[in-house]
Amino acid sequence: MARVTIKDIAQEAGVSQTTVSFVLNDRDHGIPARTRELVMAAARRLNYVPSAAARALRSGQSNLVLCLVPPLPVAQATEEFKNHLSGVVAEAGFTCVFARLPDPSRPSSDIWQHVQPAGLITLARLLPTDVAALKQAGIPMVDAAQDRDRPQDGVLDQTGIGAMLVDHLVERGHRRIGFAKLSDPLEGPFNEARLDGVRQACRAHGLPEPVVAELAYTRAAALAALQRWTEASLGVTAVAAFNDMAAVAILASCRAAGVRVPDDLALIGVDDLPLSSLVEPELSTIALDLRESARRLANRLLAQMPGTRQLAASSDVVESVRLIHRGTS
Amino acid sequence: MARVTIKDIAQEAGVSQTTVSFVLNDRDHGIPARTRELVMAAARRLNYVPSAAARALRSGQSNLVLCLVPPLPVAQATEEFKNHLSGVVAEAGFTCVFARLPDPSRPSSDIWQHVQPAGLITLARLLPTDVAALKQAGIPMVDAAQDRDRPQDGVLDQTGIGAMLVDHLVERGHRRIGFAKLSDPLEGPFNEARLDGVRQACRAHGLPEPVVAELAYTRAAALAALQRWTEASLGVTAVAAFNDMAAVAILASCRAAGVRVPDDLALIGVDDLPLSSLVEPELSTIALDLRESARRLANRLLAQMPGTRQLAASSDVVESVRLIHRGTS
DNA sequence: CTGAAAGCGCTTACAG
DNA sequence: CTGAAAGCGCTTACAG
Repeated sequence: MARVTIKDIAQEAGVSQTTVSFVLNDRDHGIPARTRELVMAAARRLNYVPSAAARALRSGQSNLVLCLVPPLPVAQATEEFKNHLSGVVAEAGFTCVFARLPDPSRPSSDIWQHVQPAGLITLARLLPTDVAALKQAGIPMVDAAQDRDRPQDGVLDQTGIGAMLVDHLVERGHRRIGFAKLSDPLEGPFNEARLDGVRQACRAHGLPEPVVAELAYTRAAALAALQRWTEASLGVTAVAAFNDMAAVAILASCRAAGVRVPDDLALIGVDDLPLSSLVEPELSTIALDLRESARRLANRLLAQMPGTRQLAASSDVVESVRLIHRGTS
Repeated sequence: MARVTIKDIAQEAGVSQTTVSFVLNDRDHGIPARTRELVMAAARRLNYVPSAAARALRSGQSNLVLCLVPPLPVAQATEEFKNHLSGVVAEAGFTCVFARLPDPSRPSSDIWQHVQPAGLITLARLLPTDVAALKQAGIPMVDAAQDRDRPQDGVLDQTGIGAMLVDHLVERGHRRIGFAKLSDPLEGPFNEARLDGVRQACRAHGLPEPVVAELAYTRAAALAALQRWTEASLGVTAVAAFNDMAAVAILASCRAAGVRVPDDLALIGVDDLPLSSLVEPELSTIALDLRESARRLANRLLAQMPGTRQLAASSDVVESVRLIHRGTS
């Protein structure tokens, strides 16, 4: 079962390959409607599937945008971001594919060499050698993990999220803030960025340094963190958690330790997981809308790709970061 | 900055293209070490990046395995499965890339035509036209969503999971079982398969039909479901939940309604989320290990791809489905 | 308006 | 052991 090529279509339709190519690619070289239809019909009849490889080889560019994904903890926000990314990339006329990076400390060149994308989006910081190789290969790249350094360009202003948590708690009357940082090294960059924001906001409000405790999603870890915050000498009355899951872990340990929420300790997370309105009391949190972030990131990539144009912002402008005040604060 | 090709390397190393190709592909061992080194050195010096497009065009097959992902709810299990899949596909010498299917009711041909993979794994059922087109294009495919019909081949025996939930509850002395089904249509196939298993097990144990209630991850939905089970006339004493999140929602509504767990109502979920040991009481659940499932699925694909060999089972054989008895049952 | 032909970068049967 | 050459399927400048 040999492959159907434009040659076959040309024969079937009684025209030249050139004409077939023009028709299939909608290149209007003044081809009469009759010929067009002939060609289209033949292509359909033969079940023609174009060869992406041949097209890529000839034209020097593929239709693919590759997104490199490091082994991040599973999170709603990440998945939604990837969905949005997929959508905006498609809007720009490309096909978005994702590849897992099993180990960010090892070269990723194997992957993108096999994919040969027209552009690359990475959610993990790449090795300098990879960045150089990418440049050499002429593949434009944007790094979504860079937002700590360049919050304005980044996917999301993580620092701003940290500050927003503190602003809310201060507004609720708290003056001594704790921060629940995840010990999972995978969360590394986001952790630090949000903590930075927390620190900055504390300073801006004239509060003492936040009391940072490390957390894992286990009872013991949550209890240890709670003990640190509730040491009388520190006087922490409110905790900003890295995310909702961390906040839920703390909430559970509060129940176990007889600490009342929000009276003894206020609590706020980030993500607005479905879970957050299931717990008792319902969790205050920050909801993230990553559609615009995805668009911004895609636009940064498109800007480096010749022959493409920027994506317009969506008409329904949504706040990408929204505070949701519920029962724990 | 023109692309570096094997021609350049040939020139640089003072040999022919043929020799360069042989060396780079580790073909033909007749080439003396000295020549090999010369070529390798030249390739490195020039920063050679092979053209996947050219290679694919010439050899007629790419190095890519494409995995099509429908818009499933975000779940730990799915993500882990994808990680494992990526790993086993790499083991087989291919690069695994994922693409999101925004809408499973629309053709997916655009995507795989652009990627032109050597094989395709789909987590969503494809349209018949797509299946036909794939066949026509000679791209082997396996459908991970088929496991309801062919549990033995599938990713995971979902029916078996349902039965396992009931077996456990019966062992704990329960005779009237409820099932919490997710209303999210995206969970559709899994829901039904697990429910089938629950039904079969109830029958096998000589119990009445399970009392099925639909659930969303909201308070109201969980409460409504709970009310259904606790109607005195039904006498449900234990609920098997589709997954841990559903179980947590029910647990929360039990607390709100003053229903004691496990005394008034026993509860078990599926997934072993980190969350499951944070709630009070800790959730009984079923932990899934999808490594073997991923391997089996990959092997099904490899079996259809000429020139590949099957992946050996990992040495450390793990139970892929493991019951974890904790506080709620 | 349409076609013959070159060439993208690679692999490989064939010849030397 | 090594090289010249054909050809994978497509696009596109060029000629008619």
